[in-house]
Amino acid sequence: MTVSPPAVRTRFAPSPTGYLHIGGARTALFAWAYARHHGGQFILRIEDTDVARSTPEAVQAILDGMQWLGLAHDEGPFYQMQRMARYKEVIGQMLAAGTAYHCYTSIEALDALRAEQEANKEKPRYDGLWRPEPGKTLPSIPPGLSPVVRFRNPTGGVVAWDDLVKWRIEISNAELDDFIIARADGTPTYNFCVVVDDWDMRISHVIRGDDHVNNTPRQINLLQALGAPVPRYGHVSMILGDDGTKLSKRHGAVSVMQYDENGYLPEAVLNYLARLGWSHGDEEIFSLEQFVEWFDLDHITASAAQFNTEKLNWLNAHYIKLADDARLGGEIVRRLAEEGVTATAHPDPALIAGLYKDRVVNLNELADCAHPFYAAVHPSDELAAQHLTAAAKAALADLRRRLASADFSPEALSKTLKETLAATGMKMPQVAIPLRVALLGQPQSPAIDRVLAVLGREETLRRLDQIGL
RNA sequence: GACCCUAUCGUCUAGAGGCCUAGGACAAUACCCUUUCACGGUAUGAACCGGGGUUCGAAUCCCCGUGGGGUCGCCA
Repeated sequence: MTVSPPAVRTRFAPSPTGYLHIGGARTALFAWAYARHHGGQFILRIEDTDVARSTPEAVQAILDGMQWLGLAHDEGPFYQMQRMARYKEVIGQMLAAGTAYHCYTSIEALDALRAEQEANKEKPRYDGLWRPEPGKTLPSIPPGLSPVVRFRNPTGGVVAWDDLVKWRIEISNAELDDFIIARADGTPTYNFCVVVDDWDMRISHVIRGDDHVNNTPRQINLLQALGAPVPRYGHVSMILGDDGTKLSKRHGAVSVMQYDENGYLPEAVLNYLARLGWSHGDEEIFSLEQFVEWFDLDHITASAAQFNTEKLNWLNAHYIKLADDARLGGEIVRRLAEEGVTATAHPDPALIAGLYKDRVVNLNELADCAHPFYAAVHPSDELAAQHLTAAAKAALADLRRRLASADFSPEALSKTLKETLAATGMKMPQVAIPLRVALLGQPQSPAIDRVLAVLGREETLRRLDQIGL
């Protein structure tokens, strides 16, 4: 008889109190890749029990972000607010079993206790006043006060687990207090919901941020009190901002969708995030498929990693070069539209994308490059004075005559350009740069013959006429 | 303050006792290419936090410092 290996089931469990930020995206990517690598399931769970701070907009933002990145879930999204009945059922069972108890200490009393402990430079923790013990007499229940439910945490020994990224972690039970699992209004709290969910959803590997390390021993104790299996845990380190400090709004792009707005391709963000804190030898550039094949938890760095926009930019430029022209053309249309510019069918946005894609770092730059093709061009006085000199105009006039009847393929245009050079005795830059200024309002562009070919005869002549030759 | 985690070029990292006079990538610098600006190519500089051990031998193992991060809520 063969025993089939337990299924790998991972989850991403954000709370909808804001966007999907870059750190969360990386955690999601790792959890997703781990499930995919092992042929398991990836579950999306929305932890919305903080009613005051959770919003439907934030839920949508998370869903949008996951979709933009292409991280599809196999089950869910599950919403914790819809599982209240189940949580209450388990709390009832724990109360009955004596693994949890009612506590009537008020918030004010708790605050006072905490203040006192901090003043004594002690670690703030619940004092166990209402914890039942054999032979202990509990205080009399104060009238008019609804109790919270606390977990009866073990008092001795240590909780230890072999973390998938940080190896063995041990935390003494003496460091833990009897934390609240249900508020006075009866709603369950985070650590409790997570445990019941991970149990019910048969999560095998909990891959989450470093900031949850301190929750893990509490959750393990809870799981054990419930007689539930304990999953494996892997705590991925945090991402720090460009300046080495904690990631925050100060660092600009916090939401993954902000990266879309800033002109990043999802595959570039994914590749960058994958490589931030994880490695496969010297590999730097790889597809999502390749990543899934290679991904394992042993090669994740245990320490926090600093975000580096320049490297992301490099990857983004790389993926733009690889991207299909039609797709990039679509991005040009979409981004120009946001500026109120309509990119028409002529010239074809895809052709412009092909012209510029190997010289830009992001999609917004690409759209900027395309902009003069679709809008009237007015060279600045400074540029005109510098480049549209009498001599230059004479050369352009010569060129204009030839262009009126020339073939507009890049090869033929290159030849036509050379004819003008021969006729006027000028060097290529002496003609090409004024031509760029006349046609695009800028002294730099890709090879001018290619620009002419994309712009087309009609528009080229029109723009040339506009500078008054 | 307590507890937990962590420490290789500016940054991301390779490295799991001898393959290391420490490798790759981004960024930087220089040169080449060039029809301008870019792209691209080539080259150069740049690191094992400090101190003790263990060992024939340590970036790799142990201890102590120090730095960085995280957590200490009727938030998640």
